Amino acid sequence: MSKRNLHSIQEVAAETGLTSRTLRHYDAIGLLPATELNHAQVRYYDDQALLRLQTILVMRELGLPLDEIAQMLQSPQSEIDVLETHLNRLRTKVDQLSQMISSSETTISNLKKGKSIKMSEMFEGFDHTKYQDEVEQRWGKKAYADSDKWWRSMSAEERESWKQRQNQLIADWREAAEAGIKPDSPEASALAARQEAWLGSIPGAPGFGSGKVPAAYLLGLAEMYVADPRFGANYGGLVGATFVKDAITFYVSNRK
Amino acid sequence: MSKRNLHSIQEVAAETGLTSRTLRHYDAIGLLPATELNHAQVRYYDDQALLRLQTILVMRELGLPLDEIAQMLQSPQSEIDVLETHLNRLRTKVDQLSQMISSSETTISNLKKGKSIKMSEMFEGFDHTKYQDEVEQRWGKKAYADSDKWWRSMSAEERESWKQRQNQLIADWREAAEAGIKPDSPEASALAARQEAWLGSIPGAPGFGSGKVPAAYLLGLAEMYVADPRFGANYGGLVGATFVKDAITFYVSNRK
DNA sequence: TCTTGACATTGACGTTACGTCAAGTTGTAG
DNA sequence: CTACAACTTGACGTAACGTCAATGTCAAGA
Repeated sequence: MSKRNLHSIQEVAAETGLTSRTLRHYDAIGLLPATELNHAQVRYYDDQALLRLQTILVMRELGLPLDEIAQMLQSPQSEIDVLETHLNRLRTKVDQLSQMISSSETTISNLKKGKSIKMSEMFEGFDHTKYQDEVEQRWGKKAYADSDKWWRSMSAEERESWKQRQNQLIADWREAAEAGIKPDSPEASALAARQEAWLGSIPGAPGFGSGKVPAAYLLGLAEMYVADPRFGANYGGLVGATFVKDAITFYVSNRK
Repeated sequence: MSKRNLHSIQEVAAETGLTSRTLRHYDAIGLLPATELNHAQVRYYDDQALLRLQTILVMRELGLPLDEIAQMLQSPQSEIDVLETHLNRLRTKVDQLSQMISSSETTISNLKKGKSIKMSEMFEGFDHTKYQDEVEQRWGKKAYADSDKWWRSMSAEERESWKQRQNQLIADWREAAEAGIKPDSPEASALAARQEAWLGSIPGAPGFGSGKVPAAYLLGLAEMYVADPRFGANYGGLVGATFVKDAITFYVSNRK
């Protein structure tokens, strides 16, 4: 009775808009095994399989990778956890793309004004090697000086876009702090990860472009948020800044 | 004199934060050939190569694929074109991610309320096969009816997010129309592509999830924008709606 | 019965930008 | 002479399939 109403692979494909190749792929990786094969190895799917496929497609629309979809189908109680983790990934990606967009816009407008793309002048006076010699403890001040220089070198529009994104992050930090989220909670670590991604996108900063910001640099900045009222104010006063520092500290010591 | 100041692969790696593997990769694909090899096939880079690498990294930060970076370095006059095309891709991606985010949020809140992820009720009464029987000309009205139904089934937050993204698209359409952009220009086609992506993300609509919206459906909606003042108003009156229709028509007839 | 489609199957390579071994070579310090 | 560091060239793995290619099955027409 569960085998009633069998569908061929092309029927399923037509109903869902997928290709037969995709269905064979899902079969191959075990995500959606065919209900049965006839003597010629031809696949057939029953209604239960179609229901499963329905769910798979809904999850796929959310951008979830197939292996995580498979995992969720195995243990439905992990649904919310997986989705919330996924949500953080998505937000981080949007942050990164937004940064690429504003940088691209600035680059285009510079090119139209005749400026070359080789903006070595932006980096001039900046020597990466000096960071290698720096004592980790001093990163805080140095990082601040360099990021300030970088900031002043940007166009007005780009600055605006950067502000918006940083403001969103700040708002999320404050909200988390006020909601009583613990610094060692997954939510706080997710924010720390976004902060890292944001920092890593600053040209000239250590870890630029690699996605991995050196731990000492992250910690140095976190300390600075607490020590410097100019920053502390943004993050919701001393209490908020301390929360940020603790969250980043926890995140850094537990990553990888 | 151009060979002065040669750097080993590890030196370059340390200066840029890249790995030696990456530099070898760039050599292998011809993006950044080593300046010279010694008798033991060991790579050395001169200052000119470092400058080229500098440019490569700046472009990579913008999210440009390596082959397009190589292309731009070959023909610098194409810089602006390539970047503007790239910008459209980035924007489309952000649109897609934003949609995934709001859908994920809705799904999570539904799960927390105890609703299952198998939201077949959302699709109930909706039969994909009926679209296959539809005459293409009738898609306009049917699509409208179904998208209206879908719209009413959403949560308030998700509706809000959708509105924002659609509003952004509409604003861009109006701006393009007012700037005197031609419906058969690349800019207009880029907007049409975004419109397609946006439409394709509506569950229940033809082409949902595949990224490819059937041509007749796109055209049917475009006609509707002109015919129905409720839509025309959004797109800047009859003139704006006609521009949208023309741009979509051109886009559809020239894609693939 | 033989042939010809129509539709299915299982490989297997291509895509993107490298990470990660593995195995071999070269130069140098002890 | 040897151990070791640093380099080299393969070659596989990654995500989610698209796109052939070679082969197999089944039914209808000559």
